[in-house]
Amino acid sequence: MPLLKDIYEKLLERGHKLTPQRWAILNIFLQNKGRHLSADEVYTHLKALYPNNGIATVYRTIDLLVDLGVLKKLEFGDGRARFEIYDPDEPHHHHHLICTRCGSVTEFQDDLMESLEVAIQKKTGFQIQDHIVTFYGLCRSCQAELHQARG
Amino acid sequence: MPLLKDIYEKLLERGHKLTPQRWAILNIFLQNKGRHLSADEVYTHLKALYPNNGIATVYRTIDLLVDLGVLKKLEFGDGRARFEIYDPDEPHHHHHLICTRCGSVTEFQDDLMESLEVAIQKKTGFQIQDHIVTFYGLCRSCQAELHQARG
DNA sequence: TTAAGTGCAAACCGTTTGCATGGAT
DNA sequence: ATCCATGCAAACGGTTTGCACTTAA
Repeated sequence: MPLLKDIYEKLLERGHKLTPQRWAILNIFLQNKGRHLSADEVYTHLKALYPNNGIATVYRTIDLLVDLGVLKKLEFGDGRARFEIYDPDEPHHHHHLICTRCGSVTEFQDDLMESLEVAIQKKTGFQIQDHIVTFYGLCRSCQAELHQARG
Repeated sequence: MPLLKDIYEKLLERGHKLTPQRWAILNIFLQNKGRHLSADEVYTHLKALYPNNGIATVYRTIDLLVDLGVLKKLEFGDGRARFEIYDPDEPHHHHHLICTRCGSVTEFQDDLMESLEVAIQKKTGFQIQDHIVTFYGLCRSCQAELHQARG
């Protein structure tokens, strides 16, 4: 992900300020790398440090960070958006495996998507900037439980 | 997609009824194959035939059809869910190309995902039932417009 | 100093639900 | 006749917005 210094400079460039709240929210994401936080979860974490701040600030800050390319918005279909640090230096994106039974979300690193991107670009002329791949299915433990249940 | 007769029988099996409204909603999706309808769009279509029905019926029917496997829920990140006919007989799923500039959604047919599914299944044990792939980028016309704008 | 940011609460909007009525089986 | 389904309106939950106050630059 971009260095904190880069983020700070990008904020200033755009006429924004680096407030303690923004700093704190950014750190919450950095300390939860690899997890998918909802605005409400960020809010809960933030209240531990700043008990009297509002969730509106969380939403506004997250919006800003998404806009700056620091965060990536994810939708898992449960009605609330999740966010995670977006790392353009990471060579391969990861995909989300959502269990249709227990709802658990695991990740999978992969590089096969690149050939698919090339194929799409060639065929459609669509210039791909990013992708989100979500697989639905049964996680290992749910498969085991279902197996047991059947006998 | 499943034949209408199959859908009808599956409904009865589960103790549901085939009401005119459900029939109409099903037909709206059949007549808009390849498009991604929001609940509200379905509602608008439906009102043309049944002026005094409620949107709650649309949501309840869509839920039921998703549950029956007739429809597939899609999330494009604009806060409202879209739905399209789910066709398990179609050998290859399609992916959505969302333009980050104009928001247009186009589709791309592809079969490269199958090797990826096999790889994931092998490596993680996750039993994949379905997948949704969304690419973000610039569609052809937005690329052209941006090119013009730059000079 | 001053434009930008915050906190609060109200508004918003897609979606869900409770309840009395209506209808398919 | 019996449940299931519908329509309406109210409730819900995540997200956004208006406004007066505060603050980083």
